[in-house]
Amino acid sequence: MTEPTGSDTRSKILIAAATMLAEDPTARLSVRAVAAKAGVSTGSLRHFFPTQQVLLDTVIEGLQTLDIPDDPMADATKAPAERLQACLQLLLSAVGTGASARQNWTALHDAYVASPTPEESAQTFLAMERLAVSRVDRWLAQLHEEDALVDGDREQQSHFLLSVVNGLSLERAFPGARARLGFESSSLRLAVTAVLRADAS
Amino acid sequence: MTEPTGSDTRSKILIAAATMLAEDPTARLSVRAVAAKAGVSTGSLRHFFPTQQVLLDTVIEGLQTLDIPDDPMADATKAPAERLQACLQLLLSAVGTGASARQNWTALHDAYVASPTPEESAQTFLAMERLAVSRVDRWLAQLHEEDALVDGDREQQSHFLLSVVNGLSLERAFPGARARLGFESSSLRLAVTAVLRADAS
DNA sequence: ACCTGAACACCGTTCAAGT
DNA sequence: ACCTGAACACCGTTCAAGT
Repeated sequence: MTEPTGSDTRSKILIAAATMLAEDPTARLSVRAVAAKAGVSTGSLRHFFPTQQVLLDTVIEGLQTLDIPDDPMADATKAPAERLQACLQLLLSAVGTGASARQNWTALHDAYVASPTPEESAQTFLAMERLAVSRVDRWLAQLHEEDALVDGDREQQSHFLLSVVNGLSLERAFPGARARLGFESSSLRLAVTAVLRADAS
Repeated sequence: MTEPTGSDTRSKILIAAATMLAEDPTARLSVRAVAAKAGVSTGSLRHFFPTQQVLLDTVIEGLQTLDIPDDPMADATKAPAERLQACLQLLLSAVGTGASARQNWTALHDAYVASPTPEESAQTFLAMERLAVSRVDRWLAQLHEEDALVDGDREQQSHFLLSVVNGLSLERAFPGARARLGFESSSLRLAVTAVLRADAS
């Protein structure tokens, strides 16, 4: 019967850090501050979180995974804009946050950017891309049937939305990602407004 | 005949910091390191740059303003949407295409993503980011004066536009970039429509 | 295995003191 | 006005020592 939340003090540390962030989103989660709030020593904190970066990544990841819906486009009770935004949020969440986001981007970079155009592995990348485009396109097709979409080339709209998600995903891997998380939803909302009719709020 | 570059030691400090960045883009520009490189005391450095943030911003701004093309926002003969799109296109063009784009992204990746979050070089990255945000924000401020902007948080709008540019820039480094170039202008156009009033075509 | 707390090598900022 | 360097209050990480 091992607790899925981990050991007691490990949880205490995570809860302390999350509480500090909740009380003040700009709070600095220093070793000593978190350890004191959790009522443990700095050495104990280091035992579970070997580096400060690991601690921060774990905290942020815990905050993100509090919401995990099904296919949001199916939820007919919500407005088109809300549903499309939820779908994009789903794509975005795939990259993860913190160390996970960096790891994902490093893998993509090494495979498709670093080498002088491998030409052969390009096929798998392009296949993945087509898959993503078609997925977004299916969402837009649904919204088109509801007459919620603005006029225009749907392929262009799909590429546009994917570029926004790509940009936001990338920014999750850059320094200062925590401070930028607050802009994600507003950016997605702005992206959504560009492809939806104004009256379909 | 006062030198526009400022006092001698002030220049020495800026040159020292810029040199350090040139030698190692991930170098940490700490007070003591820069002061030592410049051959001045930490107190002297603080006299000209009251805070570390001011120093970093000044250094980055000095590096950026080495290239200053024409500002498309000044061309009053064109519609707001056209001007803003031209400005974003300018940002986008900085990354280059093909091998140049891949090279630029590799440099960014190695410096800020690959290493287990260098935390120390984060400051220079964040200074660059603030510069980019403020640049976009200045364009939006101009459009706001012309009453061409939709209501809403301008900082959110700036971040949104930058995310679009980041996404498109990144996609220039991925396989199949040539085929995607055709979607760039339509994506920028869609992004622009999200922040401009509908009547201000 | 878990936990402690001191110690180390750094930070950025302040400030009395000099010129 | 410019410049010095010590001092202060932090930081993240390491590690011998305990249980």
